[in-house]
Amino acid sequence: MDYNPREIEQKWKKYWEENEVYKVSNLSDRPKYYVLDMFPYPSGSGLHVGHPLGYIASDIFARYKRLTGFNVLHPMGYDSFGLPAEQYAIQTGIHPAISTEKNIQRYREQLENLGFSFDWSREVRTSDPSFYKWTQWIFMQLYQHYYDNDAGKALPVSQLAERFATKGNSGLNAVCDEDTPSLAAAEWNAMSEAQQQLFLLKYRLTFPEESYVNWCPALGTVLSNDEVKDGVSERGGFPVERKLMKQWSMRITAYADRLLFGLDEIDWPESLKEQQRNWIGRSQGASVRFALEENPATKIEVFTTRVDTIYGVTFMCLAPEHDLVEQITKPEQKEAVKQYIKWTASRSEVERMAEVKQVTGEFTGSYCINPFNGEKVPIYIADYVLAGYGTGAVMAVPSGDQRDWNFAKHFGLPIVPILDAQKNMDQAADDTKEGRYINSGIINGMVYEEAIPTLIKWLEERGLGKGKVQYRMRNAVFSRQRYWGEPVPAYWKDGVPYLIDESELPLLLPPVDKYLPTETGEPPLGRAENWKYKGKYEYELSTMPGWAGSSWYWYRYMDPGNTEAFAGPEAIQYWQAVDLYVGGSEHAVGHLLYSRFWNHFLYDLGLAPEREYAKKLINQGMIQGVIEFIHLEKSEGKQKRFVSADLLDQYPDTEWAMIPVHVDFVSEYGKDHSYLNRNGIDQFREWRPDFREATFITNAEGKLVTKSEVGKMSKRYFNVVNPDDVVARYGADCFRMYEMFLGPIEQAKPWDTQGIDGVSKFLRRFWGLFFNKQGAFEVSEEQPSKEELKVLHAAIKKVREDIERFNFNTCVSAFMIASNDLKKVNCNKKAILEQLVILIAPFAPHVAEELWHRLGNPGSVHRDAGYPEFNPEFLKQDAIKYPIAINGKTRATVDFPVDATKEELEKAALELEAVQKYIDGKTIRKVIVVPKRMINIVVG
RNA sequence: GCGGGUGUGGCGGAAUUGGUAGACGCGCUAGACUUAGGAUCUAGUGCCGCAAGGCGUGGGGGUUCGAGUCCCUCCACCCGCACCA
Repeated sequence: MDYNPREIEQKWKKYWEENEVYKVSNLSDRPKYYVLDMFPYPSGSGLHVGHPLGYIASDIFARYKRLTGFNVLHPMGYDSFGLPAEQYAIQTGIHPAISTEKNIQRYREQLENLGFSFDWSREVRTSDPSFYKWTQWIFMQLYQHYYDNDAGKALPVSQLAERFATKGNSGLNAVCDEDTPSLAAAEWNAMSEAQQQLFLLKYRLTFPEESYVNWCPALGTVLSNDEVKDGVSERGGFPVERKLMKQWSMRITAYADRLLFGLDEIDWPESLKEQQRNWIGRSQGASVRFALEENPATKIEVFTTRVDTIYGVTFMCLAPEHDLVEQITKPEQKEAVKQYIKWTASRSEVERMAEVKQVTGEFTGSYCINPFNGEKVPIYIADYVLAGYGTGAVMAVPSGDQRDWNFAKHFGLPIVPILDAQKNMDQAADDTKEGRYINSGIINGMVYEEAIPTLIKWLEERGLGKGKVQYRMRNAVFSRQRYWGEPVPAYWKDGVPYLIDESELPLLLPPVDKYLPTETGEPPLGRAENWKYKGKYEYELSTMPGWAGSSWYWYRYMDPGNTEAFAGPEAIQYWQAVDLYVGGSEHAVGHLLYSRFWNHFLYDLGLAPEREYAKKLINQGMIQGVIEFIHLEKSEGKQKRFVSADLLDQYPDTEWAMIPVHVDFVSEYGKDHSYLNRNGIDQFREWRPDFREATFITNAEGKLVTKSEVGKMSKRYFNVVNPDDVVARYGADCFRMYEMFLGPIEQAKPWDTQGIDGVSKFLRRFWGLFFNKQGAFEVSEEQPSKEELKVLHAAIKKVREDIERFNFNTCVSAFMIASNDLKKVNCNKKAILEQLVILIAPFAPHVAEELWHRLGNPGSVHRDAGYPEFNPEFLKQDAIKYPIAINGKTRATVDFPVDATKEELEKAALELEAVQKYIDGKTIRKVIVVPKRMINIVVG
């Protein structure tokens, strides 16, 4: 009987569903294990073969863990709020909930087609009110807490208010707005209710504030920093501008240190951790205040990581936007400074980045005083100083910093060396920390490690500065002027925000007539009719960003139906943290940083069991596609001409545009000589009517040779392979094994449809082991031979070890080897094959289930079997194959008894004819014998 | 520029502790079976060479009896960050 995956797979999928084989209980005496896949956004275009790679790996691991005695949670759900559904709604008027539902169904079908062991009864969706109720609830907790540095955690704002009433904010060490003034108890008590509320906003972990944000006019919303790439929106690639707006913000900076140092505790890919470290951008240094020469009461504050270079300061640089610029500019410089500011303001981000090397700036005419040596320091403005970083002012040390050096050279400013190890000062700056200080007042003769504390102590004693830690990371903008997101559970009264009552959660997304801003420029929620809190107060009209729901969702899977909490304490206590998290590296600084932030916060409240929610994370690599291009002559107006790629050298001065072609039209696609034949060209013409009249210059064989590249699998390149098509032809088991077989899980690799034949053949051969020549199922009850047991246990050892290391590709090889070896000895013994069926079950769940039942077992192999145990006894050998090398080159391989001693081996090896041939007439200098490994004879 | 990663046959990749480099699969070559082959089976397949033999893990150097693996140095590619003080 032939292996028929379609029939088998349908049958067992149905069986698993009907018998709830993958249902997971929170009550189990087995140890728990939590395997999580990154939350997918259910896009309208469905899955391509790259998407399931991580799901297959996590499914194999989950099934393996289950068979080795764990109670495994392996859920799936949808991050179903998001921009694409709303863009679609704007175009079509269809409510995003409806299109999202449709997309989810399609996603679910595609996922089910692949035989995953998800417990679908735990499916969650962020756009479901029973889910976003708890997103809103967590938001409310953030609003009601502030970060206390002394306690090292979040504490209730109610405690803060009590403290203000008795002590004001003196002695309080809490994270707050930069501009928070000191406050006496009397002042607090004299405040109105509204004033008090506004003051508390300076401390709350989420709060509305006026700030410059990334405004994307095309999307009609603000974006967070991680949603902007190279000055355009990540979604859609639209221009983004800076705009001053009132926005809800998350005080993630309060957790900067914990987010940074927490990385050391988790087993995540190094590159991903590095990206987060980069994003957080912690720099340790000092802030120093330079008094103005003519007005010593006014100080310019700078932040530096190299306070040890302070005696090398020869000028000061302010950002053109700096507050003091206007005040300090002398009349003679006014016009030039004005022009410079105007010029910098006119330049776009892109221009500024492109002209990094060009030195520009302007002298203000004023001076400030270096607090250490009292020297006059000229003050310049320059756009290499960023207004948004630090204080917007830089103490320039041209001897130690290349940008300062360039600036000094350009304006003829002095360059003062400060370390005796600095070299070639006339060529470039030298940022060394080696050597001893010179020209440096109180630190002369010291080394770096001594200088820093000496200087900071000096500054702090005089109140002229202090040691300081600075972060690149900003607070995260949390509102979006969009419809399809969680409503913020807050309303406004006289310009002051208040939370709605907890009993009123969830605050439902109201219906609107259109998904566009109102005529007055308010977000779409402004269109909702009679949508007022208690009938009179305006609700917050912006919604939450895409990352809100995904910042805590893994808890919901633990207890999806809970109406009293986002997840019950017993459920959380049982499941604890995620043991294995699988997903793409594109979420490195978005989801994976925000979710850590929320988890730290929930931990502070005693609601999360561990600081870090994902112990181990692996990134699956991208599956790439072949992109096929044809060469179009670049010419204005003329007849459009495509030229075969092998004829290009006949057109030496021509420039070519590369036009992607649908890979289905290309013959022998993916190969060097891939081409369009007549038929392919006609298909292309049909498909791209704008090229219907074009000329196609083919080679002598009538082929239009294409250019093949390996790249992204994407709609844009018309090279998307749909897993449904692969499954229809080869079966889900084959698809799963092939994706694993392609290579290491974390590596990018190209999809090659031809290669799948190898796995398909293997599955048929494996199936064939259970059938006799007449095609009937037949296994033998005979005792297995030593050789057969060896094959089995070699496979068990390899597969078990490699799964533990997430090396799924080599597991597939191991199955192939075992199957080939058993075929050679025509083994059909039940004792061997049954073990192999269980061993392969995590990889090829359907065929394993079929064979498990055919072998006469009840229930399900995925629930009722135990994973095969490795027994080293069966791998013991009587003889070992020794490679025998002469001078490191293998010249023979010979079997020797396993218990042969070093001396015996040496003697036997030297007597071998094959060895004699090489050592004849030469001196044996040394013989290296490594028992059970190899023998090397050194001759000279 | 800084940080992280990767370089092994025609291709995807294997080699877990320094011990037979190229497992497994694709592709290719030859043969068998067949009305047919994009089916199946058998054999071969790192490169050069008729062979003996030589050469081979990005390049160069080193340690070692022995290096894909360890050390130094250079190169290429990918990813991230980037006037960040």
